[in-house]
Amino acid sequence: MILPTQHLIRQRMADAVARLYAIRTDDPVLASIPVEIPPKRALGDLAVPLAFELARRLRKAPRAIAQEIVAGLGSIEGFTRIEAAPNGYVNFFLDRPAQMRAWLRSRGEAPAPRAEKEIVEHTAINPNKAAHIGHLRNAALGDSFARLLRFLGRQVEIQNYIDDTGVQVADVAVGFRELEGKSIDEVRALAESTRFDYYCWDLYARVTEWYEEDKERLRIRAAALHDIEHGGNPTADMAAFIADRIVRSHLETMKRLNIGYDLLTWEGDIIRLHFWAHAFEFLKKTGAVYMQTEGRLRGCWVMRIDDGDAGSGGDEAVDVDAGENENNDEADAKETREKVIVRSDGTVTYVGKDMANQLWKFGLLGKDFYYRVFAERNGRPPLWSTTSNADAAASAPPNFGRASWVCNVIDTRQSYLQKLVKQALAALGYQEQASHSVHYAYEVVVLSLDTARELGYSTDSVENRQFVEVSGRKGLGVKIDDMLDRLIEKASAEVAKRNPEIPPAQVRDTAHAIAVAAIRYFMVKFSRGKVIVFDIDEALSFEGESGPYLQYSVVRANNIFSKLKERDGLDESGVVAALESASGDVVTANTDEALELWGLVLEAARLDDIVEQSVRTLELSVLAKYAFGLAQSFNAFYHRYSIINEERHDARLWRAAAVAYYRSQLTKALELMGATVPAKM
RNA sequence: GCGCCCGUAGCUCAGUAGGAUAGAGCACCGGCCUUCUAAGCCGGGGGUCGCAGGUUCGACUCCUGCCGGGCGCGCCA
Repeated sequence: MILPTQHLIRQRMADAVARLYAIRTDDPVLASIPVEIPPKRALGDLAVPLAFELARRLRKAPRAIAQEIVAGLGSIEGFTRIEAAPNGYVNFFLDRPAQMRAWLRSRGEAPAPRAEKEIVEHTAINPNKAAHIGHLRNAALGDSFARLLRFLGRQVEIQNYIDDTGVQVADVAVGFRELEGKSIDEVRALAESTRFDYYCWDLYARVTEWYEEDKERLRIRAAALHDIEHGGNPTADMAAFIADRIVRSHLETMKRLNIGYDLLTWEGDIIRLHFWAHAFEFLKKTGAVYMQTEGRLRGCWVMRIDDGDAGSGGDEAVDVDAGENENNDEADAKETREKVIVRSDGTVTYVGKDMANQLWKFGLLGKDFYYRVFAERNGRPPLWSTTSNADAAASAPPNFGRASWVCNVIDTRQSYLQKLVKQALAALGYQEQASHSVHYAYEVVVLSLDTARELGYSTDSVENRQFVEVSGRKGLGVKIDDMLDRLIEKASAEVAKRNPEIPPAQVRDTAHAIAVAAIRYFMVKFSRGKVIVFDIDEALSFEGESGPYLQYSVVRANNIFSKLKERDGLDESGVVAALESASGDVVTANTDEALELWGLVLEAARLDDIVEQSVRTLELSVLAKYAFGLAQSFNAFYHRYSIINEERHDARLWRAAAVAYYRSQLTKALELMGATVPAKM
């Protein structure tokens, strides 16, 4: 909301300075004039430090320049005052009553949606066990990021990639067959009678141990993998059943967190529809991937890797040295510059499949999936799934893929591979798509020592380490549903205690809303480059910088309007309407009240800019921290200034208006983080 | 060896495209519930911003080099 005002300031500043000092308006100094928000409201609402920039060039003191600029600017519509600060800043004071009225009126206006589509892929959990807290960071970031894009008017398609043909599913299938001797019908029966994702969680850990006892057993895994990829055999059927069931469990878990998808893309379909063969033809044709004829990688199709240092000219240097090799160090260094895409046995690697998928996302593959409805969602379009079965395909599915921009939410350990995928696009000549391929990288979640111990893990062997890695393979991790249950249990007790009159069903719903806010806020409040050392007790907190703190402040704001209606018969639209003709003295006066009220409103107005910044930097913690700071401002205001007991009519009106604006902005911020606001808490 | 990330208060973290006096939560100490919900508010102590140079009117922020920690670099996915 402040953005248009900032543009206006930039323009006027550029004009004024150009005129005053004979500087061209396209001069770098004037082309991007920074417009800041001063640390204190008394200093002004917006500020420009341009005088510092010009001081050297003009050989004048910043203060003098600022004064000249202010004189040259004259007045600007929407501003009541422009002044030169002693240190050289040019500070702008908005017409507070006019701005407040305008902001309150314009709530709910959505930006015009764009025609181009963007894809956000997130979650992508191996469908062989329950989802844990590490997966949650991915889903929470991905879901919120997509919400932010939509908030900005972008058209977003949310995809969840399902690796149903990988080692992890194979391992659980092997577990059922070899360790438990179960037929697919027995596994089906088991799935009906137990918590299947939890059961598989344990089985997966057991299989891992079983492999470790005798490495020969890895041959069984390899055979299972082969069977699954080719299909039409009991192991493949078993794997398909496991994957389907677990995916549905994951969807249930994510639904509890207000996380959903538009399309599930199955790796099995990519294989069965020969997406790779198609992509491979392109890659061969352009020379991006070529057959290595000598050395260790002989017989493999490889892609050359740019390791940053530009030099793409040294073809022969690589070819010559990569051959046989006594001086191992150098040979090794050279060899890492080629990445195997197709193994010498003709099978494609993981990266290869990823490249095919990325090409499909941009509509560059020249092939498409078939589609089927995977699950109905009440009130919204169904969740779709890819399929390779033409007979099962829907006749007129939505238009999936063909995006102009693709964002893959994957943890930072995959940065190297994501870089290769991007590079493959560029190598094929799709420069634009390569630059529109974004890897949303974030650091992993690990367990604090206390939490690891609580899960029954011995921390004796961890030495100096301050945390323990989450490991699905070892069965070490906090399951999302367990965490949610604990949060709900804790919140229920609180809600029931504070609101004895609330019926049990509402207590449950309220506790659920609180639990979701708590865990989702916790997942996005850290910047993405930071490893989260997950501590259960810390995540269970509802105090201080937490989701429930944010919700609580909005609940109180909402209560004010309930009371206002009850006592004065005044609802929010009544307040906004009355504001149009009310005197603005309460906000324009030079008082603490005016400063704090206006400060709250101005901060609330920044939501749009914060969202824009969060998207630009892929940093959702910016939004989280902003929301928290805004809630803090409101709480302070709330404690200091009563609304319903304020006797001055106009003051009551303006305060109520500030509260109205606050609650609508913070409610939006919470929605962006996937959280809702309960009626009471 | 090469690449990426992290290092700010006792602990966990912010610090917005170089700007105004380095902030918050937790923990600790002290206040505030006959008044819109105390999941709250107010006050207090607590800092060589890893170290050393450099660029700049100005550096937690940018550059270089170190130190400490994490991750990645496979015919695994």
